[in-house]
Amino acid sequence: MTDKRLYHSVAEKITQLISDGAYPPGSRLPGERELAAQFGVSRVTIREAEIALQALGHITIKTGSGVYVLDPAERQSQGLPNVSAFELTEARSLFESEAAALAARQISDETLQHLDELIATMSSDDPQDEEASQQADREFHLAIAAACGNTAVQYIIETLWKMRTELPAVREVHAAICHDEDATQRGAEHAEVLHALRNRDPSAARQAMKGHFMRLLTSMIDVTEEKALQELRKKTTESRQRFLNNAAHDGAN
Amino acid sequence: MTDKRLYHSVAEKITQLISDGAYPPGSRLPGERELAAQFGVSRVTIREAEIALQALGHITIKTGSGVYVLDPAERQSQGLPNVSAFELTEARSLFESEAAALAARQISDETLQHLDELIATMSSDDPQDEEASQQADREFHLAIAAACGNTAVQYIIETLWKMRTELPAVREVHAAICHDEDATQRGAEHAEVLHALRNRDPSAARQAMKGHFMRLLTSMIDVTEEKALQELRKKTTESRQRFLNNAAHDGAN
DNA sequence: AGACTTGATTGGTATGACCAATTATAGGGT
DNA sequence: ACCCTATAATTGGTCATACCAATCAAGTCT
Repeated sequence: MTDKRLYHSVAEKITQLISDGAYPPGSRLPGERELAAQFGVSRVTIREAEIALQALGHITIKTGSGVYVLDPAERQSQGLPNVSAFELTEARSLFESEAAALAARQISDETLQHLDELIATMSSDDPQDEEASQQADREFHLAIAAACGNTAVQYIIETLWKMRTELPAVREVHAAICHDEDATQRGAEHAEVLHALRNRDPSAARQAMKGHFMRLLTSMIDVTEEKALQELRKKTTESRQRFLNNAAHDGAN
Repeated sequence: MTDKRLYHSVAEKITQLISDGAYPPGSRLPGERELAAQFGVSRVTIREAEIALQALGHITIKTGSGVYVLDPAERQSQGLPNVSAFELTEARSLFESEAAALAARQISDETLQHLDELIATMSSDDPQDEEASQQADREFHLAIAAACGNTAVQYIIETLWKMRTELPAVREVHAAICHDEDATQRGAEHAEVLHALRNRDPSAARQAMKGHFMRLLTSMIDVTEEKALQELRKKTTESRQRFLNNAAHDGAN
């Protein structure tokens, strides 16, 4: 919002419209003149925004025809890898559990307080604020990462969350299990993590966090099966098997 | 060369000039009007070219001042956080140890074979091929990550290694400890990891990997002290203290 | 010398115009 | 009716010009 360059904010609005589904992949967005009128800027500015977006690989401009939205699957290769929801959750289980253990040793009382508030926000099953709940969830995990006092750890966990919110395939799965899951239960799991952190108990924090992701993984499997997403299924069946194997053998950790 | 869009070819010419050294990193390139005259195009076209280059992270545009060439080193690490060598190694210790544990359960014989060869390459104290040794080291860690069969895990560990090779501060520290460290010892540590993997022993693999990074951290501290890098020291002392604390309390894990 | 004013320079944006590639449309021939 | 073609409308591509705002270098005043 606070960008100096006009074309930059215009570019943001356009990407917003795209991610909002107003202009699905492959579709053509309005002509430059039309957009200029719509945004109340000059055509030059629209042009600059589109050029920037093209350089970033979000759209493609065809002379005389129009500008088209590129498939997110292709533009995602620009940064994040193509991971499945299972893989991501498994990775988060591994890494965030360790982060929780590390955080347990040096977390401040203020942060604990903050985490408490976040759980409250999440648990208030205000069905309207699905958005806010998700945001609180995110903040919860990131706050723990930050509590590690290690920038690298923090960055990695931020990256993992970025995958969760930006990869279409992952988002889809999460959306499916979201309305299926019990907010109370989720709150309880987060509370368990918080409790361990409060006691400065690294091992308990690790276990609690692992349990959290374990349940996520489980409900993920359920939903996947219910929906009979055959495409995913073939690939994920092995992941699932492997995860269950690992989890079973990993009681000690 | 024969790009349809004019601004595109202009952008190429500019990057050409930059890589030719006509405009070294940090320098300011000519004003838009001047460039427009020089290339025989309109100012708008110059502007579009510069915006594209900015989106690609090659230059930065400062309103009212001019457009400046970015340092290639900075634009590489662009996106990567500014982490210290300590933080990075601590993060790698956390995450790669878990990855090793995961990999231990499903690593293939071929991969084990490959790891064996890599250790040989590393251990052959051919002082000339410092480069090759480092490359083998990298491949060793990445191969283990790949053996997890989890793209997300693999990506994260690749990212961590990217920090190690691209962040100047980190590279500096590693360069300092490299000539100081015993190749034999390093080979032994890697061999220990490999041994655990071969036995499909997750717990042992985790411990071995952790030990590897522990020693790295230790020698890092030594070198840091020897060189009396005061700047770093102030910041890293706490990291070090904390690490030693954690390591001491974390015998079980 | 130091703070302030001033003016030239530079990027930022807007208009309006014209060109070229593309696409839609209307006509004409079979 | 059908297909092909000539034509008109649409869309991106580029240009010239003008004016604003931020920046920076002199120059001026105290």
